[in-house]
Amino acid sequence: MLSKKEIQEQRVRGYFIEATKELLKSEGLKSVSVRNIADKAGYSFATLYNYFKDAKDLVFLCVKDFREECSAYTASKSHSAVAGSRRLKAIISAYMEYFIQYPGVFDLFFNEKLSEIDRQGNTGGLVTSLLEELCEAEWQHCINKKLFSAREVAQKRAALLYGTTGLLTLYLNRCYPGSYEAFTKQAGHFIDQQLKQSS
Amino acid sequence: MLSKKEIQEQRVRGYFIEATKELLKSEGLKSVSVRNIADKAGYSFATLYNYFKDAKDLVFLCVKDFREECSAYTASKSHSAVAGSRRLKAIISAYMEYFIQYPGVFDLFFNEKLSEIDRQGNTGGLVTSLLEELCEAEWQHCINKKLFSAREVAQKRAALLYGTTGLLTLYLNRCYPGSYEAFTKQAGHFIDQQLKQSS
DNA sequence: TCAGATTTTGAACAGTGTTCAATATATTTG
DNA sequence: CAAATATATTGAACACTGTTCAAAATCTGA
Repeated sequence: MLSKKEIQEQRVRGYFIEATKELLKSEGLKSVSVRNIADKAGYSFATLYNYFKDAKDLVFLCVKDFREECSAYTASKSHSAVAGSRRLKAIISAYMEYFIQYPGVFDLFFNEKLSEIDRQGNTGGLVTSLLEELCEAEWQHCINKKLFSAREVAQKRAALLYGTTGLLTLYLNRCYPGSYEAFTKQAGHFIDQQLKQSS
Repeated sequence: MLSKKEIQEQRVRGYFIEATKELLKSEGLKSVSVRNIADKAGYSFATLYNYFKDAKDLVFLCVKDFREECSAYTASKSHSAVAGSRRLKAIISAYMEYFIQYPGVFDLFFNEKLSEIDRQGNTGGLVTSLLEELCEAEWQHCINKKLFSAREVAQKRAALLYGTTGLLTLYLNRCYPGSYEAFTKQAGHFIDQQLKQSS
């Protein structure tokens, strides 16, 4: 039975992935080493190479999981808001909150240069498309209700992607603004500003 | 004469700083190692520790130089533009061009976590204040000419800081958009959009 | 049970940062 | 000038990275 082997193999792979996810969320990318991951998974560092080509290979496998986690968090935080601009703001705010909670995941998503390693090149797309995907339905709703034109939506969507990425980069990497309160205030202003009519 | 010693000491420090700057601009932050810097400077790796606490210490000393270089580049690219929105766009575009030219400097400015190392904490401020400083005179001009209100300027200034940081992060770290042409187009649209009246 | 296949593992090598005592150089003093 | 002293430079050494590979432990099937 090959399936038996495959089941066990997938199980072990899962142990390593889980260990990597824990490390990324707690210690951050800097503490993700082959030996640290293997220790947490209960194996020798050499075993990791039997299941993965690389530690980075392993790290990028976490992106999909974190994406789903962020998606779920965002949904839970926005489902009660009224559709349209209100819910858009709730979604974008929750999206940012998620990365504030897990700065290591933000690092992995936006700071770490994966272009040199990720040969399929799909990981980069997974990351940049996350916010767009989360907001897609709401933007459609806005167009349908004639709140914004398709052209406006395209502009606002891009501006919000760039702005949220910049806000998070500056706050998480440069402590700018200086406090979390100031950050949420700035983020709120920015989102409101971009969602306003007649941009 | 203590000055003799100080002169020589500053000279040697300069050799190390120059070597680090070259490495940052050519190879990028990933190739900045104690041994690489020392090799380029013509000293042993151990000598570096007699002049600097750290390789990171050395790297952060480059921030001031790069800041000035970026400032000079921006000035040379915008001085001929007419004052106001036109020159603001020229400044911001040149600011982004500089980092596109030297991705390693962008890494150092925005990706590298210096909060944990930089105890004075001024390096972070140096970085986040650069764009504001470059644009300061133009924003004042806009307020004086009643093109924008002070409130509008505060909003636009923040939005442009966040947006440019995000644009650069996404393009340099995530190849988004996929080509340089698409990037400049997106950047141009974003700047125009934010500089428009009645935000 | 006991060969055969498979998984797990630590040794080993090359690369990081960092410290420190020894060496080489420069300076001062007799 | 020569010897003594102070200073600058350096490589060895240690602890940590990633990675490979052959040996050891384990599991499998007849």
